[in-house]
Amino acid sequence: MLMMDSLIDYILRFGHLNTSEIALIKASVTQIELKKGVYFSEAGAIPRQVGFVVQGVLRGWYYNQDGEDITRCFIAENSLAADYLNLESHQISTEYIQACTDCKLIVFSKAQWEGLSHSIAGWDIIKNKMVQLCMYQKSRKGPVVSQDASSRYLEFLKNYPEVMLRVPLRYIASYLGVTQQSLSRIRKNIS
Amino acid sequence: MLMMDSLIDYILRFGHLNTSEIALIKASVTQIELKKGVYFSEAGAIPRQVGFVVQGVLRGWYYNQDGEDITRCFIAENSLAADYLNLESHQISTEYIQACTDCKLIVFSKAQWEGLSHSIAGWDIIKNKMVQLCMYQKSRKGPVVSQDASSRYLEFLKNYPEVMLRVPLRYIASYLGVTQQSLSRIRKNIS
DNA sequence: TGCATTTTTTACCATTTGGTAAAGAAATTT
DNA sequence: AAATTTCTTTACCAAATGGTAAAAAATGCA
Repeated sequence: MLMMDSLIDYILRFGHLNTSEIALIKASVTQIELKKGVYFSEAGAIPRQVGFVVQGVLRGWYYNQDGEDITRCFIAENSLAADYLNLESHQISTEYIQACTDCKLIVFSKAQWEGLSHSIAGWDIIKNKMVQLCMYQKSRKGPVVSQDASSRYLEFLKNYPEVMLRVPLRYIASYLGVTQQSLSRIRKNIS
Repeated sequence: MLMMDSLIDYILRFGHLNTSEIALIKASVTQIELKKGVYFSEAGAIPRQVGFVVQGVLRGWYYNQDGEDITRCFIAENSLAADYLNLESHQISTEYIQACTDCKLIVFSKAQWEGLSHSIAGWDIIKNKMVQLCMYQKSRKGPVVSQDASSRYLEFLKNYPEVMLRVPLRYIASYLGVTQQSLSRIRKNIS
């Protein structure tokens, strides 16, 4: 399937668009590839892009007070990658979004992302539904403090089966809030 | 200050409104009081209201698989109270929003909340900014799995000083993902 | 392929947190 | 005010998790 098609399929889940509107979207975006390790968005800069992941896994992370690398989220196929609130409010981001595997993305510049409102009547509604679902899922699929480490790991397997085999375990450990050693022990005791 | 004024002040932080638009909003909403323990929104029902907290603290919570009462969030003055995604998508909620102290709220019915788009040009934008900020803050001010229990407690004190003295410690414990006994021990060791 | 680097596992012990029980304190009801 | 209920603290021990170190495995690179 063409990269564009997966984007359009995704968008159409949130509202209806006619053929010319779809063409307009296709004309506004850019396709990019990110090699493993390359940053899509960086701390210290004002985010300027919204990405749609066609292939690969990205990782959102930040440095905590002790300088440790903490994974806030994984972003796999058919999801949006963006530090959205800082993008909207023109503020400096404090976290990184980095390709965790080789990735293919479709990118909207901030101007394109927002400008489509002028040419597509329902764009604002679709856009907000997409963003809100993203935020919601990130929080609902994420690790829960009230669970112990094993339960968080099992939930992770359920919620992100497509991520499990493609990213280093140390990132998963930092996502789940445990040391690599603990995660290793947990995996051993479970399987 | 009148209850309405705090609502309008809040809304104006997200966009501009003229006098007649403000009047329109005031005419659409209802003021209510909730006694401690009363539910604003319940699991098993489709949420139908968006509330703005003028006074008091509410608590969002759900039952986990073991039947334990888990606190997802505290909602204090000048915040929105709603199970927003289920409100929007007309789906049955799985969590409760309950008055934790006696509360005063200003309430939009779903119809009013959405209908204002037709009479106020910028309402959609304002509405979405409010909702997105709410979602964002809930996740950013919430407890982080990578921190230990003491750090989570200290962060809570920083992020929700206005809540600390007004809700039972057992709710704070369930919010932080620790037992009451652990929280008690932590508090003893810190102060 | 072979070497260097990174990632993962294992082990040991210290520390933190949970589970159970019970006492004490505070709030609520009668 | 007294009684009841709810909330909080304390104590003890078991279980889970972290810190340090080192070995093993996997990956990337020359």
